[in-house]
Amino acid sequence: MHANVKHNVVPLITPGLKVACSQCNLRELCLPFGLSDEDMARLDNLIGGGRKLKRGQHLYRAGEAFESIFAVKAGFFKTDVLTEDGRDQVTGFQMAGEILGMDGISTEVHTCNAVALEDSEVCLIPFTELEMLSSEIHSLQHHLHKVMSREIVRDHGVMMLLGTMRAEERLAAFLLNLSQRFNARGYSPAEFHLRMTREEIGSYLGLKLETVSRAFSRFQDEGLISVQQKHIRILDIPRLKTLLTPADGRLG
Amino acid sequence: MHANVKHNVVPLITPGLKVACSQCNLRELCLPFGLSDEDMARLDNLIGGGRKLKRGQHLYRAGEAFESIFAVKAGFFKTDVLTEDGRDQVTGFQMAGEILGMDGISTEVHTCNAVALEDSEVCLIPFTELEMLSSEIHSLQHHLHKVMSREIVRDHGVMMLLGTMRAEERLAAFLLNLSQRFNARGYSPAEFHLRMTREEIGSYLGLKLETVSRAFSRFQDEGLISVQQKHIRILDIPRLKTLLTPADGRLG
DNA sequence: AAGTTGCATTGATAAATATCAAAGGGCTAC
DNA sequence: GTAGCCCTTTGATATTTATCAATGCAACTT
Repeated sequence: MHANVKHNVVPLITPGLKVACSQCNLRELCLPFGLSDEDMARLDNLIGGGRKLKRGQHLYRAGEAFESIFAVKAGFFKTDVLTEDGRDQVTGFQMAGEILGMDGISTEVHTCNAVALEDSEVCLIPFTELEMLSSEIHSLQHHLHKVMSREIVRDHGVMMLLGTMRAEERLAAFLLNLSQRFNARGYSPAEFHLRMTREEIGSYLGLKLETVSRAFSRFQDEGLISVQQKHIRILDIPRLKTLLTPADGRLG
Repeated sequence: MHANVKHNVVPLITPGLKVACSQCNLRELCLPFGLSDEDMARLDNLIGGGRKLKRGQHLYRAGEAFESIFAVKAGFFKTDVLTEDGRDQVTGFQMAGEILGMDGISTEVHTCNAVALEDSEVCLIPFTELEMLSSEIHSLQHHLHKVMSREIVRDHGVMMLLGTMRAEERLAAFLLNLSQRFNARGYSPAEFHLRMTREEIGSYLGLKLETVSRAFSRFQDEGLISVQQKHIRILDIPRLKTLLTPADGRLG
């Protein structure tokens, strides 16, 4: 619980100042391994500084010209797509070290909205300049390709979730995914605050908010988790995982 | 109807021989505009020749080492993801000019299966070499990024479909998407053969095959389309489109 | 040409999730 | 500190889609 509270208070990072990639504690998440000092300096030079956002602020909106991708330095975001007829699909939740904005590369226009779900901070990475530099630094180029490919693979996972899973399976997968990502960042995998509403979870999972709420309640009744509003505590990770493997569940 | 029959017979392309990109009639789909003759020659040199696949053959399988991406020269493919517990999600259908295999870049291992749904032919594009060349030809590099970004945007569209649409809306969106893609390739947008089974359509759309079949039947009863097994004829494209915009439908 | 084998259609019923409705709780902003 | 608002929970009912089952159709094989 303590660890995650960090996300809810003012970031400790030097306010308003550009933090060099070489000094950033997220560099293992954002950058390729083994950059030389010189290449790192060139990259530092490329990054267009940081930008802070208050909760609820848009990082970019669908329809805006695409110029940069963004690395989340601190905080929490959602991306969503809106259609003319009012459909709204949350396509992802992004946390520290993850990259936002790659949807805009194909048409030079952003195709989704990115909104800060808590006070957050990002690095601006001007894309044309990133392409120029990556044509000179092979490991940087390859890393960019990996990041984009990873996003494609992640999207396939979401399709699997939406296409084949039932409500409780989707929610279990969602919680386990968050748990694993918090864990990878040094936070507790068992206890965290949700930054998004039930409705946003539901949009992401293809469910109505009431269905999400009921699934939370049932998980709690079964002793899998404890829920208090946005505060989640996972009590039995192994059993939560078995919800995702119905075949094994039947056999075991 | 005639135009599409081409896909069902032996390709007219010189059998077994490497066709240069510069000579390929799909180059507008695969390649950036305005490559110089010299750059085109270097690209021709890079492409590792073609590969023919019979219907049902795998182009690659999840778990195999990633080495190349593939451009569909002729034919029709599906990609799908399998999980240990037996879930199977079709993540896409690919036709001439589209790129396959980008999921493998992030881990150097393919994460899905690609299967030919009819006798097909692809170009092999060794990825490491493509990266090397693209660091020297800026427009090629940028084109690659656009192609990957387009895949991300497409995936977001599928999420929207799976997350917010009902069965008939999903099927209408699917048919209109196929229609538009056939049209872009010079085939009839109104009449075509489905290369996939009802079960594969259902997997892609997050529906059971019976639901797909019933939706087809209802569209036919309403005079929107005519269905005879895999032969589809769209009779009323505008009305099919209104199925996707319930808000407009109510207003008009 | 007939048999075999998927594939597709259709019907009846069951299960899952959405919708409608109401009330309670906690956070925010004043 | 408190009022208001949004978020969440929970219940009753409706709708959608899945499941189970049986038949029909068409292409491919022999």
